[in-house]
Amino acid sequence: MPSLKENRKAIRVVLAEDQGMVLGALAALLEIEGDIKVTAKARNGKEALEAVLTHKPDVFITDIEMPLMSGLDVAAELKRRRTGTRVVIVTTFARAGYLRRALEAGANGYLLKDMPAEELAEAVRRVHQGLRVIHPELATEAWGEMDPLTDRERQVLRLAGEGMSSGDIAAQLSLSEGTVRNYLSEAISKMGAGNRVEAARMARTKGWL
Amino acid sequence: MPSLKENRKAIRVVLAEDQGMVLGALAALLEIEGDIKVTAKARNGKEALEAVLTHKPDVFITDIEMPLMSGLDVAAELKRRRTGTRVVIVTTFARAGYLRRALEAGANGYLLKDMPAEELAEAVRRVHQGLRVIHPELATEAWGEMDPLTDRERQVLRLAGEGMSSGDIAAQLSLSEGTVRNYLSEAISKMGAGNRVEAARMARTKGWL
DNA sequence: CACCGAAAATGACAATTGTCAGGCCGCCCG
DNA sequence: CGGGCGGCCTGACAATTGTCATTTTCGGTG
Repeated sequence: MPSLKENRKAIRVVLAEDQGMVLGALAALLEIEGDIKVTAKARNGKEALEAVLTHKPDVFITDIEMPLMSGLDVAAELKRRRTGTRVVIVTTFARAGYLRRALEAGANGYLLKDMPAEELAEAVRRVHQGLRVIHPELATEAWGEMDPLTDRERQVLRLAGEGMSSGDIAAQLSLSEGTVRNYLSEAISKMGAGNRVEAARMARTKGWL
Repeated sequence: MPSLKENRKAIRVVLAEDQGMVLGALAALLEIEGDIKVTAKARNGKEALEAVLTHKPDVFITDIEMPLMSGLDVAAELKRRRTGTRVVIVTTFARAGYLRRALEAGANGYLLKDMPAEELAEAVRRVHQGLRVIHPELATEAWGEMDPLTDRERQVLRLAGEGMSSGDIAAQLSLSEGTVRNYLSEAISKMGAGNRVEAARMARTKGWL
């Protein structure tokens, strides 16, 4: 629709997303808008970081779950280096923990992939103007609960969720088997779950992993 | 690139995908090609089925995991009704079981989302011409193993993977708890796993669920 | 019809998992 | 300094889960 503001001062964007097809499709979607220019595409976190550092785009759009480095890690690194590039996270997951970490990492936008495609370009413009854009559903509820798990509990719960036995976990972390079971028990009770598997699932959907 | 064959006899496509942003982006990607026209978009299986029946497109492109009805179910239904529409599955998952079921459901294409975006349009053209397009990696290996699980085993394993206890599962399926454990034991041994969680994970990645 | 094999179902026993009541630091605060 | 608090760790006991030997049910087959 907006065809006036063609090339004059297009918003320069770097895109990161591990699924090639989605990456290309999002690029096509943005290129349709006359005022946005995709200057680089990356398929993993490392590539993304390099691309942003060399291209210095106005806005960096990234998925979270990618190989080598997560989108959140890249965002945090950019914040540390004070590049000035604004960051928009675009992900499948409506996890409270992810949003929190994204904001801590200095992200300016957090959108879900099930939002209508038309809104992406608009979100990019908003963020470029210095505004913050958070997906509506998340803005409200999400900010509720904090992660009650300790490092050990998280660690043990993750492995248990992969199907490892208490013994295997103990060996891998150099703990006694009883200790492992104790952590799991703690985690289970903190999550209000009935067993390790349920606890792991619940923690995962909260983004606590 | 190909701008000659504009509207004359464009390939008519219906697209189904539950993530709004990806849906819109893929549509944008296809519309760029002069010879492809997206006539309808759907965000779940039921919508998709209706859209195909009313629009009678040349090609139907669909994700697998969608609400209400899976892409595989829609494909099977279309085969049953002999609509003549060619079906292309586009999914994240490189699961042998999915490919097998897709082919049984009469799909003419099976692509993974991590394929380069440029190839989608080409795949659509190929399928429209009556050719079959299978993602390279899958074409080779995938055809190996068959699902060794019985219906009961699959059923029980799925629930166990969600974190339900044997007791809960027994109640839900009206079985004795011992029986449930027996099925799980069978499934565990068939999968070569060490416990129910691992077995469930392994079955899931094979697409046997 | 009698037989076979495969899946469904069960209970007893063994192994793994979950709970509990503590002990052991390191850290912060009065 | 001397608690007090919270995270980390452990073993003993109870509950749940996994294995196995066996029985029942049923569709197919000679």
